[in-house]
Amino acid sequence: MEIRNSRPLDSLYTTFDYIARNKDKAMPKSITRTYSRYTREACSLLGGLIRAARKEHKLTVQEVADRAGVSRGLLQRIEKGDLKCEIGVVFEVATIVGVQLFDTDESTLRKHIRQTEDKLALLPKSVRKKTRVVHDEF
Amino acid sequence: MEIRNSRPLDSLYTTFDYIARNKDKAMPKSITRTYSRYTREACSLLGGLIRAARKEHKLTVQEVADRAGVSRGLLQRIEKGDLKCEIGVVFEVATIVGVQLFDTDESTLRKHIRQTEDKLALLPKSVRKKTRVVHDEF
DNA sequence: TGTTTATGGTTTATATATGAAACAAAGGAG
DNA sequence: CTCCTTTGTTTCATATATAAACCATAAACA
Repeated sequence: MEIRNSRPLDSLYTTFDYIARNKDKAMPKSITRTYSRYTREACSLLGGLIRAARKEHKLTVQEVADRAGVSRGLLQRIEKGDLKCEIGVVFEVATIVGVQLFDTDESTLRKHIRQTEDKLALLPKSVRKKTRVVHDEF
Repeated sequence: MEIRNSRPLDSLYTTFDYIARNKDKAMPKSITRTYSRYTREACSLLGGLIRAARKEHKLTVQEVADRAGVSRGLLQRIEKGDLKCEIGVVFEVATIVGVQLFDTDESTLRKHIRQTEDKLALLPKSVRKKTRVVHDEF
């Protein structure tokens, strides 16, 4: 077998490690997610707002992708409302083209974060579910 | 080398295929993303809102994770504002615990989608950047 | 109209997010 | 105080999202 890769040994070592680690592990199951209509439509709307904002700023898909440090294909998926993109990247792109998340500026955002932290501090640390069965057979 | 996996041959075949396919391909570069402060804070706020809403509904992390069809660990990352989660999952969890995205109900959301589509229909299909150099040396 | 460029699809190989399990610690309920 | 459950971590193997490279088409502008 001829290896012409720029990092051939790394690849081989990784492969052998992979085999060694795998020898007695169980296989995980494949996942198919379901999304509510509201979720799908919210993502679709966010993508549409991003696309509209980008065009209003007369920016090319490639330009926005470059600014976000992201590939052109990924940005196109985001604008189509693809559900399986990193939320950080989607939010970053939205910020770049000027789509406000939460309809607030940065200082208001920070105020909301503080309010949420305060509210969380008042709530119980853990949620108790099962009320113990009362033994009253006496 | 001893293989005791439940699907040992599959693993081996996959591995050999991997080596065969890789022999003359370039290695992609590793990606380290940067996020703006606004993006990080927006994700953090959303996670906090989800955690607060979950506790107000007296729901366990495990319960919400089950309803969303997601692992407990992932939900905890979402509530911590992790940027590298699928946006669909984050939005789904938000919907489950009652955090409104875009601060609108479903019908209003659909109205906004229609408005965005209308706006997009009016905008040019593609953004032209370079104005051709005018040849007027006559 | 012709030409150039943007967009929208592919495909392929990696990088990495996710699920699962195990563990410790802590916080409520009794 | 004493359980028992929830939470918060960690590790690891796979499933899958992403980058990169194509090609085809469409659309803007001279």
